[in-house]
Amino acid sequence: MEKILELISKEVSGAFEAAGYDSALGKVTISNRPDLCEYQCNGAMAGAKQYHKAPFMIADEVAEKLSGNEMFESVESVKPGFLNIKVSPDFIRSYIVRMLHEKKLGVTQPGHQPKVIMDYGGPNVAKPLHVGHLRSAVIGESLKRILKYTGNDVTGDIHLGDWGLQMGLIITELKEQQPDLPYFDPEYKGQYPKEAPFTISELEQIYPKASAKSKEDEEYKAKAMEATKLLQDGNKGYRALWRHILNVSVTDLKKNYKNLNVSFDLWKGESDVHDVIPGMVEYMKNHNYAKISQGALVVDVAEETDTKEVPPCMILKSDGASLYNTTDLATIDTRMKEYHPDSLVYVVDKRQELYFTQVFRCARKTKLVLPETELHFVGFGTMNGKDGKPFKTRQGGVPRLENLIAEIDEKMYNRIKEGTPDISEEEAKDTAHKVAIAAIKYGDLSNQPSKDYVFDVDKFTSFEGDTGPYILYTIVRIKSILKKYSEEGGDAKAALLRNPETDIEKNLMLTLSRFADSVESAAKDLMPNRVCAYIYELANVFNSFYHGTKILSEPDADKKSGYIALLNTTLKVLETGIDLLGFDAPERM
RNA sequence: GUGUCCGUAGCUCAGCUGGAUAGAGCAACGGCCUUCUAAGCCGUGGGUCGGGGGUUCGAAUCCCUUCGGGCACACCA
Repeated sequence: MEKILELISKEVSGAFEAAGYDSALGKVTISNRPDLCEYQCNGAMAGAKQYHKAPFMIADEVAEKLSGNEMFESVESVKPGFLNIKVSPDFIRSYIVRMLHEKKLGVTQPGHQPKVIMDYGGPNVAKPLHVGHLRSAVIGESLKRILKYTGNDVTGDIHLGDWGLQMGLIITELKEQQPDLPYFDPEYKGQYPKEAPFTISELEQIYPKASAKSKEDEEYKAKAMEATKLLQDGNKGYRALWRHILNVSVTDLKKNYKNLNVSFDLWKGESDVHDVIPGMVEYMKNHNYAKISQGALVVDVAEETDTKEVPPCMILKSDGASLYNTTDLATIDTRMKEYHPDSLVYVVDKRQELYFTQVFRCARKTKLVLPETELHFVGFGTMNGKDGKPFKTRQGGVPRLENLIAEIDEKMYNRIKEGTPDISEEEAKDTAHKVAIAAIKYGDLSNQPSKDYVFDVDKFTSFEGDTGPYILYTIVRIKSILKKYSEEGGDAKAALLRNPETDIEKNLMLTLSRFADSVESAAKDLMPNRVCAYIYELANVFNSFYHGTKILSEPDADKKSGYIALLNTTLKVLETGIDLLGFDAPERM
């Protein structure tokens, strides 16, 4: 569907051409002076030099050509040479009607669906999710939804950290604590138990303990490294134990991500590419992509245009062991072979940017990806506390995500109980959680991904102004009116949009018409904050309209029905918007 | 040191391709609930867009320079 700016630009360009000027000058933008007009064109000023004419003279001529055009309410030539444009009420109404009949509210769909694999989440097995995992999950989930909405075939992969030294550490510690388990008996021939010999909370305690020990005790560390090697080489008992660790941990991770309204299509991990690494390394050696440097196997990835020397991408350490680069490259290789994606998107801490530059270049140079395969790095900033330093608990530790969510859930629960005493326990909890998730996610997504931001629990739970709950509140308000309307016997679905009569009503429609632009812009630049900004603006405009308009008590039935249709539309756009951000609204709050 | 990102109101941040008086939220102050949810709405005050040059009819936005900060800089991920 053609965007409103394209439609207007086309008319204005035609007028420039009719007046004897370059049609490219007719580009129209949204007005930055809403008090003067709705749309503006600055082409007359841009063309002044070219045509050796005063800008206002050009603008006058173009305005003249547009007079009487049904698309516009007014086109004025102003001072230096601006063209100030207002569209006609009928034009904006019919535009919204068309938008509602489109599949995705007017968002342009590509001819073919590009295949995208998104890598986000990235938790480690056997370690609890902490606030550091929040951004990848929240931004990744939103981008996945936005890319799907804009016509991409998206597959989300969690990319578990399930294969390194950490697994050896856990196995070693388990062996210390429960040496009699059959997994440690090399003579054991029977079936291993189906039940894991530990719970998730026991597992979560084992890792930090083992990690601490390995830092102090060289012998212990050596054991862990040996265990890692045995595991990777296929030791039966260790593999069985590893599967237990994976199962217990993944079950818990799924629960936690579900709590955040985050999901993954694939639960692959580093272990999945273990077997493809040797082949990939051979391939790189055979094609002379890789060489030995300082004992390690590396691929040179420096380019002439570099402003700074980019170190080579390491494939194998000097002791011959693989490292993170190896698994990441092997993962790219596997993804290309299994899924043939057009694009790979990584939602990762921005501190890994140089590292990913190396990996991407290496993947291109070694032809693991096609020349046209897009590789995107969405680097996000750090979540800081009020003091501007990385977010910590009062005790100084890294807060567990679970606890953080529970804390905000509880604050919300109290608030809701206070506000609506007749609410059932179940609804109160459900609503509290929805509001809490909206607060957390919106608080994150409304910032540019690449920037650090301050995670201020007080701010996020105060729920005033530019927050998720404000958006939800607006939605709940609309739902409430629509519900009352149908209780009165009105048929909200049959309501028809009317031409706007007031400025605020028109402004609401103009704002609604921009939905697709915000989503497309967010998709193009991989920035969900564009959707946040749009949704917030829409909620603002709606609340303004709401306060100035009596809807249910409107005596004129046609007019009332027009308002209801406008409410329906606003609700649809707002709900679609928050769905793209990854949260949803309750029925009341 | 090199590279890179950033520096906008007291605080937290928008500002997408340069355009007319730089916008929000919080905080401060003043209004608005017997009428559709006041988690709301309306209004007031508050900014040399870090500093200095330059390009342009026009710069927070582009270029140069300088100051201040974050981050990264091959055997960690």
